Amino acid sequence: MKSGLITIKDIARELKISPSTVSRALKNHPDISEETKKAVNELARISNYQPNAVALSLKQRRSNTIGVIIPEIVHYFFSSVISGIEDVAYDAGFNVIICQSNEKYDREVVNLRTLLANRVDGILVSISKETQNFDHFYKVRENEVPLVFYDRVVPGFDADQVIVDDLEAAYRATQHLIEGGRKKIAHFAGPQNLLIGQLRKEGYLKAMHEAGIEVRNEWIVEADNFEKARIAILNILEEKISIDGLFAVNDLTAIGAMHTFQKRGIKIPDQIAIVGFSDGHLSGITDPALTSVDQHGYEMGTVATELLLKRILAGKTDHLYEIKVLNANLVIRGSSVV
Amino acid sequence: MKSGLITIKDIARELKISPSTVSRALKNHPDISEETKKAVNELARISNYQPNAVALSLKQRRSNTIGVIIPEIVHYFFSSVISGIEDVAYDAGFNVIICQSNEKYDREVVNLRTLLANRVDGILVSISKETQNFDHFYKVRENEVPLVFYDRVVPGFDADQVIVDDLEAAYRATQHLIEGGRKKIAHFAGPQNLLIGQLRKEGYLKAMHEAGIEVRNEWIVEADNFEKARIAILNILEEKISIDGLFAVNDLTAIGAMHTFQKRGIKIPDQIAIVGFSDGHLSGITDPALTSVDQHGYEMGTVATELLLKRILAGKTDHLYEIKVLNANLVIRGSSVV
DNA sequence: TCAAATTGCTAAAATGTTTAAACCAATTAT
DNA sequence: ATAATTGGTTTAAACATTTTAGCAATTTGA
Repeated sequence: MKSGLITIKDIARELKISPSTVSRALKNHPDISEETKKAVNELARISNYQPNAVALSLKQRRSNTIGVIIPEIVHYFFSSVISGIEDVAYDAGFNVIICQSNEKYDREVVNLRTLLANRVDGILVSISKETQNFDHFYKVRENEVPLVFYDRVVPGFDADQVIVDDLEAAYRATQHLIEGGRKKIAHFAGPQNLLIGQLRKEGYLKAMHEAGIEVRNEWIVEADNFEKARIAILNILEEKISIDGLFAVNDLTAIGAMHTFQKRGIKIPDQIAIVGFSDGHLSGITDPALTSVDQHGYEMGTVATELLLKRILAGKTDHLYEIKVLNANLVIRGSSVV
Repeated sequence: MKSGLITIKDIARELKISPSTVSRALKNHPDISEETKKAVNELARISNYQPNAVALSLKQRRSNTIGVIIPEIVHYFFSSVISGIEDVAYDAGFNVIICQSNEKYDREVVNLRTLLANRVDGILVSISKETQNFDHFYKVRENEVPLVFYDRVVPGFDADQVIVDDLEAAYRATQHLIEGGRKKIAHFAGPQNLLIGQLRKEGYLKAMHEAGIEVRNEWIVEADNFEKARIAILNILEEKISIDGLFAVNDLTAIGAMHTFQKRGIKIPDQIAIVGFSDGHLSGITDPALTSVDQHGYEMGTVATELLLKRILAGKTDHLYEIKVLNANLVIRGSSVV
């Protein structure tokens, strides 16, 4: 910023008029003569004038910037959320400042402080895996800065939220396996301290109960990545636990399972039908292609941002918060239907 | 920003002293009495004072913010670059504004304008696939805003750059295929207006020439995604073009080719050996696992940011630009060795 | 004892921009 | 003739902060 970028003052000096005249001329204010306007616009154009957004922010007490706190960018789901946020914010003339919490509570607190210091007009947050204390979010609310949670929300915190109906999606995924004639369906579950881990398991259980299938303990394993899935499957084969279907908490886990089965000569989907829960576009590149739940990350980003912008532009915050539930739809591919 | 965040003035009014005294007290300036300092710090603490970064930016003519233009966040490689950028910037007390060009020239131009308007202290850019005209970058230089290119650079533009040694990596990848006894090696190339597209092709050609293999025109196809690879392979099979190896410009392309071959009953790597160029961790989940070049995205982000920060903190820009070349190493997996 | 130095603060200017208000001719209305 | 209007500008204040200069009042030095 020590840079040579031209200012209104420079133009004023050059044209020997006052800065305010320049400002009005650029804004096409009716008080300014056509002649002056022409001269100002001409000079602004050739000298490549860019209004100083920083000064504007200060003046207007409005930065036209929204802050985003994201656990980890390097996940297809989160980066597609960012894409959605970016697109909507951009169209509305807003900038986006992105901060990664890296799943750390401390970093989340610092991120939030930074965003407040930069006087962002609103904040989008998905909380870190570590976060158990929510005082920092209450502080944001005290300062009346609009706040919208997406995907991972603070339970019981009054604020706008955009979430995926994990329970329903898991329910439908399991139901799909049952409808395909599968009865001995395993579930590879996520960590049970995260709401999504709980809900997906709950959806699985609900579908099984409704179908009158008794769920055996050994069908439920806590495994949420490629390697854990491999080990879990080896164990299942070793122990001769009989299953004909698998619903995994995410795609990578499902793919790990699929590979291990295939290595042992077990046919997918003939012998075992598999459904994942989408991390992104991995599902298209396996063979057979993986049936999975599409979480609509991009849409989550757009919806959350629209909600936030509505809040920002409405000015004062009332206390009627909206909770938007996106329904995550099952995309049926080769891994679950013969 | 219409928000109730407290300012220095508020504290001054409360304590019936002047704003400048508050400023000095907070900065622990020796002119201020211990008593006053204590009172100010106490009030600042309990009322949760956050210095207004916007006002600071204006005053200091320095925003402590760097701008990043990235083609598409939803790629493992680019999102890991961002992670690297974020971490280094964050440790140095800098904010990061991220803009996606979405591979569009127009958007890139607007992004750059936005960053300049926001008076970022420096800019990191990887150019879009579409970009052929570079005037917007020259404008940045005219304004003396530090600029560092990463991964996709503007050929012949004097600026700091961080790149992978694409030529060398492509050369080694091809060499690896040749060492495996392959002779009829195809190359699925990226767009030739991008330097990386050119260099990867050049590396391929170099290895082939060195091995004394005459490259046939039909072996080189411009295909850089899953779908294009599928079509290209179908065409190769249709035309009965005989190949026993393939070096693809990126992983998704390699995977598209692999699938199409496998669908036709062609064995990988027995009949055709395949090597990709890493987009990330896709390579582990195919069957067989894909041999690929690891591009070290995170490291590229950190190195580029360090370069930029050095430039920013050094103040005036000299014209000795640095080019950092990261060596990308080949990770050999099942798709290329029997 | 009187000048010089020190202490602890405040006023004012500056960063780039917007905007309400003021200003000053010249003209028109009453 | 006086008042009001109009056109085209400028002044000044404001946004939050830092910083230079300065100002009393007190203390020190010779």
